[in-house]
Amino acid sequence: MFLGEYEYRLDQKGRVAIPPKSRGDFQDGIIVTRGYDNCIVAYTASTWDRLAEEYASLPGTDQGARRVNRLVFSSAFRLNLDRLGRLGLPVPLREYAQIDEEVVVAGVGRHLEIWSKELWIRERELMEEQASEIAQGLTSGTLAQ
Amino acid sequence: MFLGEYEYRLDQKGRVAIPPKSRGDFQDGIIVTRGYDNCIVAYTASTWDRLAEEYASLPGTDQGARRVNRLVFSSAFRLNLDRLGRLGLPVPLREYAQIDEEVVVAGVGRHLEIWSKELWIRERELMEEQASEIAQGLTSGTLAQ
DNA sequence: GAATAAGTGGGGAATAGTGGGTGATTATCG
DNA sequence: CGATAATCACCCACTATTCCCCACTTATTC
Repeated sequence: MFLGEYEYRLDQKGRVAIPPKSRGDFQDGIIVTRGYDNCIVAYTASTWDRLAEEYASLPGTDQGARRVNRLVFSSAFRLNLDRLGRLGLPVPLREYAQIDEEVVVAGVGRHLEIWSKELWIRERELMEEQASEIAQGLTSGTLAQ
Repeated sequence: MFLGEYEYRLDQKGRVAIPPKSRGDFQDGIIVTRGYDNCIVAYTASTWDRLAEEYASLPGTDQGARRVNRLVFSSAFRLNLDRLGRLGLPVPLREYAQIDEEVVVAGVGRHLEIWSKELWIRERELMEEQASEIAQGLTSGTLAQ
């Protein structure tokens, strides 16, 4: 389970560190792709394999499904961390996420998200604004403390 | 069941003591995250696992649910107490809770709450002011949380 | 008043963050 | 087709931070 929020800098070679606690999960590779809301999503190999299977099983006749397939697979890169736990961000993803130097890596349960710090701060404001209303809308009684 | 109210000081390294009676509950780890009203909430490992499961089951397609997941998981840190029962507070949480030096740790049933003393005093005043009216508004016998 | 437990402070070793160098492979261009 | 440029992967080095362990002091209890 990925948790927490960590700040890093992108170095001149476009590399970003992955939080030490999570590095072991990516020993078999790390798959980065476009996420929602202009962030980069990183999956472990096993999680990605499950996802890929689900996407691949979508009906090929459906145009929406075809488009999702194209987006998901063509945006994805299978990479490895270097010996120091860093990840070279592919340029297309870096541009999509508007990342220049300051980066936030956030754990979101099954996956990691990589944000430009600027967009992350904006997103967090939105999260906080919406959190209480959203929480109230959730049905399960144990969620609201 | 966590009860009581304890005052501690944050030391120069950002560590805060956990009440001795509660330390045993966190042997498998302690999960600290953002709570409502600018406090930090601490769960035991087993309580957190139950909560996380509920959150993770929210639909990933819904933007609101995505934001809730992001907020919940990225705000949470899984840590361990040191041999003396202390907890190093992650910087993002310390900033959120506006904690500088004086800290109050309060037992709130299933979880602990960590407050800056200043905010805690203000919050307690509000609690006392509102206690009677709130109590009158509660209908069922489930007053105790 | 002594002994035990708990709060606070600090030191040292290990880890993590950041920067850079070199060689190999690929792409580009003459 | 060859040569040059660019990118990438792997290596290492330095510095800052964190974590773990220990010591001391204060409070409490018997």
